[in-house]
Amino acid sequence: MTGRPHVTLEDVARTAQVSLATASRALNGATSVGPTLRDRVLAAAEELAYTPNAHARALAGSSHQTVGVICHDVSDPYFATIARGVMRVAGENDLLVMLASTFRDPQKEIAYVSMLRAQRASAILLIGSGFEDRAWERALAAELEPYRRGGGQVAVVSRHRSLRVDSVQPDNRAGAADLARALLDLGHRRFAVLAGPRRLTTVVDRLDGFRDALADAGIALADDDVIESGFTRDGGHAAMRELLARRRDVTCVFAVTDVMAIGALTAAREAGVSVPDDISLAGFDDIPVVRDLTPALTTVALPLEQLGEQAMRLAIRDNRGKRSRVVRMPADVVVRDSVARL
Amino acid sequence: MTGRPHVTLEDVARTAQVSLATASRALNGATSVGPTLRDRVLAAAEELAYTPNAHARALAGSSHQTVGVICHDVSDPYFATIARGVMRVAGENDLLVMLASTFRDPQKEIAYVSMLRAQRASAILLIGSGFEDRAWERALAAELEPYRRGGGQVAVVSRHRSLRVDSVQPDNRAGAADLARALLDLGHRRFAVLAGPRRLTTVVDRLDGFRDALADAGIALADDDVIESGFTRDGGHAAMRELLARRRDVTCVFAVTDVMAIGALTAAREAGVSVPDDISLAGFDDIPVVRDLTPALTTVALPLEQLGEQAMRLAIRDNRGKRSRVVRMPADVVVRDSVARL
DNA sequence: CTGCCGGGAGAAAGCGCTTTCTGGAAGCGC
DNA sequence: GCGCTTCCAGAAAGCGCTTTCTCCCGGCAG
Repeated sequence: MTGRPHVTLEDVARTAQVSLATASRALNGATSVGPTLRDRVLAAAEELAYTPNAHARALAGSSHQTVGVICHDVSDPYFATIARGVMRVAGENDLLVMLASTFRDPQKEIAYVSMLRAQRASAILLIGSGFEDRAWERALAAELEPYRRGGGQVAVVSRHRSLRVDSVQPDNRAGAADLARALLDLGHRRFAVLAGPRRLTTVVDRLDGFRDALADAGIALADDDVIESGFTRDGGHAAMRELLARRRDVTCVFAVTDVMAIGALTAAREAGVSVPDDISLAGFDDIPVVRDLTPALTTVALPLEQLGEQAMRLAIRDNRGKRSRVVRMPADVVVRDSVARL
Repeated sequence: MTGRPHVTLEDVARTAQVSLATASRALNGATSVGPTLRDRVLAAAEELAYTPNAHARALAGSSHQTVGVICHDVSDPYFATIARGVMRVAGENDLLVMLASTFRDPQKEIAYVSMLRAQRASAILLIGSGFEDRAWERALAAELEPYRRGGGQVAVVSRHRSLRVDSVQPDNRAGAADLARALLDLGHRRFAVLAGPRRLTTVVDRLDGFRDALADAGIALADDDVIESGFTRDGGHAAMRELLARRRDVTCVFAVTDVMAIGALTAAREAGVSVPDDISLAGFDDIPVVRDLTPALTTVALPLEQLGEQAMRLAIRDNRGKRSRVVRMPADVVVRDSVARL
């Protein structure tokens, strides 16, 4: 902001012919100010189009009305949907949200935490964070720890290995396991998994849940049944192409996110492979658009918007001293048309 | 933030055994500080995990590193994709983005502008704003005008009737007209339009462009060829149902946004109507997912990410005094499988 | 050897608020 | 009617920084 004339509380006070203190009190309503003076102040503020300087306010008082939210990519439907819940709760509580996209760069995540700390955000939300990387975890903790000591609240969506903070955890393991069982029930026996990078806890959890459930049924998932690729539509697309190229007797493909499944679906179509007639496909997340695909995608539904809402509520509610809370969110299998009964 | 111990510059100065002024200078690098003292300050800051208080900084100096972005709904792929561009440019310039969702409530839009003004955001971006409503325009201008006078920058994505600010304007009219001509070339003569609320300038522009191009070809678009509905997937779904229920002679449907088209596509499928065999469908925006639909959607492509980037650049670049700039963005027809040749 | 100039470091004045603290004018009981 | 509590409004002290302004010191020309 360039230093131009800005209406200040002093201007208001002068116009209303009262002291600064009175003007402040009148505008904040709380403490007692006579009705005459109050009206005069309000009128003056209105007339001058006065807007309190949030920085001065934050400095003087101790109230902040901003929270910081860090995610990988706002344009990913998974985050966008969670963000919707976050924004709703923020709106209800008159909070301003500072949103940052790391574009999946752990370094940036830490840089943003630092910036948010400088802004004295009253809370920081990490959405879908969680890298399986010791050095990164330490660096993050080094930022977060002084922040919390200073009274900042922290909440996380998804599991973190070492961070001891409030979190909202979708039940990735159980959801993936349930999905595996559902697919087994439909008669499938030969599976492949399109996975994202294994440094993400989310990927690891879903993979493990899926694999374990198969193992329980006496079916092993070999290492080369898992194709690792980017956590994006294109990643899913590439992985599916690879799978189809060296295609064996796989009857069902599990993409660890719906976004990847979408790419996979198109890859199949491009290769002239019909889903579900030639091969079945399932995803995870239940982002809004998957029911509009053809075929509608079988997936594991996460209450994404609620994930965001819950995280925001955790972040708002004061939690100093108490031990960290964990809110588990259900992950329910939704069978649609993309999986065939064998 | 609750008033807890917070490391301040004074703590750093004391630890480094220098004055506040020196500490400040050392940390900001600009002015001259002897190497010995500078290193001592840096070391102290590091040791104490010092983070400058952005509020104090903003108050004392005049620099802000935050911009405000207001959109209807972060979870809408249209905004989410634009937001991606915004976030990228923000990241490159070390800016923090305060993102607000109005959930399509004009009142909230104004309330958020006010909050952003209080935060002394260095710029405010309005994405996809633009209601055809005089009273609302006035109220918005009443917030924006003092903000700009105070040195704030404003930029808008999409057309505003009266607001004289920098803007990035997709060529909605021309794009819709081109689409109409492309559809005519493919042999279509009986059209219907699934429109969003007409108080949005975007809807009006696209509708007008489409209608005018048809008129040029001697084809009239009657009032009841246009079905007005919500600007969402469900809006498109409902509109398509209505259309299918009462009209059977239409060969091609134009949904004014891809999101609506997605809903329409599913509505058709549910009604047992094949796209494009029984009816053709076209959208507008080219949000990422539409190429993955079956059939892939014919649409008018907007460079969404670039829209966001451009808007952010406009907002960053100083524009006091100069007249408002307008960046036009192309809207190109992309023919895919959802439209049949007759 | 004296006088100046310049660079590096400290003192201090705010930035625009909130919030004690203080003081004056009513209002009350006795 | 006097001292007491209340209530209201003003004065003033910061919040944590940046940024003059000032001062001190060494180095250089005269």
